[in-house]
Amino acid sequence: MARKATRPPLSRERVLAAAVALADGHGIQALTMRRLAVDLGVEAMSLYYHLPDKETLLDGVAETVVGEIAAAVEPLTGGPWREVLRRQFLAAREVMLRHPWAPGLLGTRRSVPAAVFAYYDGILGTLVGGGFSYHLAHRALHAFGSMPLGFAQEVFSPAAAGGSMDVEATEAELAAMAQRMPHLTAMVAAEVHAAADPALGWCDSQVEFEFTLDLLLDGLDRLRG
Amino acid sequence: MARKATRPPLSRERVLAAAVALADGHGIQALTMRRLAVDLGVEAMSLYYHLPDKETLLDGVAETVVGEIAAAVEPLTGGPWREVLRRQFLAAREVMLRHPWAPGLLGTRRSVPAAVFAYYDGILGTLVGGGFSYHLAHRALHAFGSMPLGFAQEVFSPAAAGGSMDVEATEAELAAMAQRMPHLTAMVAAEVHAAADPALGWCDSQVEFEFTLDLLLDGLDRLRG
DNA sequence: AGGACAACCTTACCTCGTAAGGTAACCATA
DNA sequence: TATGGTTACCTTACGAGGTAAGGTTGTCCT
Repeated sequence: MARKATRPPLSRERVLAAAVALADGHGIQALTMRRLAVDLGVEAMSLYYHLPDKETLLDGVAETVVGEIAAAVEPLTGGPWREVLRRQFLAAREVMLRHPWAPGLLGTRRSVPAAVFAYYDGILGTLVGGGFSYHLAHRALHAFGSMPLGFAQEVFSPAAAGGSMDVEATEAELAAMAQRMPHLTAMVAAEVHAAADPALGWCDSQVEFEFTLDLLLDGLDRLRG
Repeated sequence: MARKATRPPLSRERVLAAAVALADGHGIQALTMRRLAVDLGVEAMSLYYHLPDKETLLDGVAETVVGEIAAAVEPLTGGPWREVLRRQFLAAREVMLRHPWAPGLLGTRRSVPAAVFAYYDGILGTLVGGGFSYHLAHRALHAFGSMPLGFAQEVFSPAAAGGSMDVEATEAELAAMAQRMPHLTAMVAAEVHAAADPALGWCDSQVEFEFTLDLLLDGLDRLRG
């Protein structure tokens, strides 16, 4: 057929790359087997020659993203532990900003992508090299949460998954809201920076991320023997 | 027909309660319109008389869980700000432990459940009452992440969504792993508490949660004027 | 009695994942 | 050079799940 003339043969890597591109371009919900096949100029069932099922595909996509983070982070190793981790986590965040759907995806994976282990081993090494006991370093890993992967669990930012936060409300409702929630109202009035940077979601600007990160790093530094 | 004799009429509340019960009992993936209808002794399409679509149903389920947290947290208000928040977040965690699927659900919601706003208004009030500026209190809310709702983003705990973490590996693979990831291996050897408490996931024991919480509270306390 | 509305049901369509099996090109060997 | 096997891709079809469109029944009010 003309298929070999028009496109290179499929492979697990090509499928995964196309899946990432599709999610980047049209959101994770657009990532269906049929749609992905169309993007690759192939029938849906052909994908199953290279991947057992969709779960495995998603695992592979997660792996790909984590691999991208690992590659971005790997060269950033010089200096004191605090600076190293700070640099690395912020680099990871830059990767995540290119794949806004990735936090949600990683949250639904049953198994941890293999590349994560190697990455975390490096973090542990940095901590221990900086004077941490393994015990405290372990606690630190948990405390970091998903920050090593470049994002923070933000209650007010589920919109990152693809939708836009819809804060629909009438004037009257807003007034009523101000009565029932005086502190939130006062805070918003005091800040007014809402919707300034819809990065990974509502208010999740670089500043917020770095604040939380420094808060944790400072606290851990103090606990370090 | 005999339907009125056998069961009370449907309502939004009854549907939501059944949905929560179904998710609790059989996992969030079992929560389909048809299955939910069966549990209620009704046909699937009957649900649409009380709810516009499934997204709205899930929004309602999220609301229900947050409402449960709000109810559990509301009476815990006496004492210094630190103690109040600590008590409240730990109470929220107890609710979440009863609904292991809820963190994942909240992460996929497009809109923030309304009850969250009232709850966060209370937290803000506690912070401001404790001497925080609105600016720092705002930062604090972000730093807390999802802890007010009783869970922490844990990279190593996606299993909470319903599956069990499968760490399948042969002896040889484990040995090879120890070579490539010396620090992780050393840490596990130093801790050996793995799989002790599979609460909200791998290692996410009460201890880890409280450690991270205290780390944040200590840091914020120090930043407070 | 008649109609209006509420609550629930029947049927059917579409999307999506994927099982089962088919087919064409290639390649090594007899 | 025929032949059998292997690789890569395709066709068909099923079942699960969400939901649109419209039907049916009971109740209550005038």
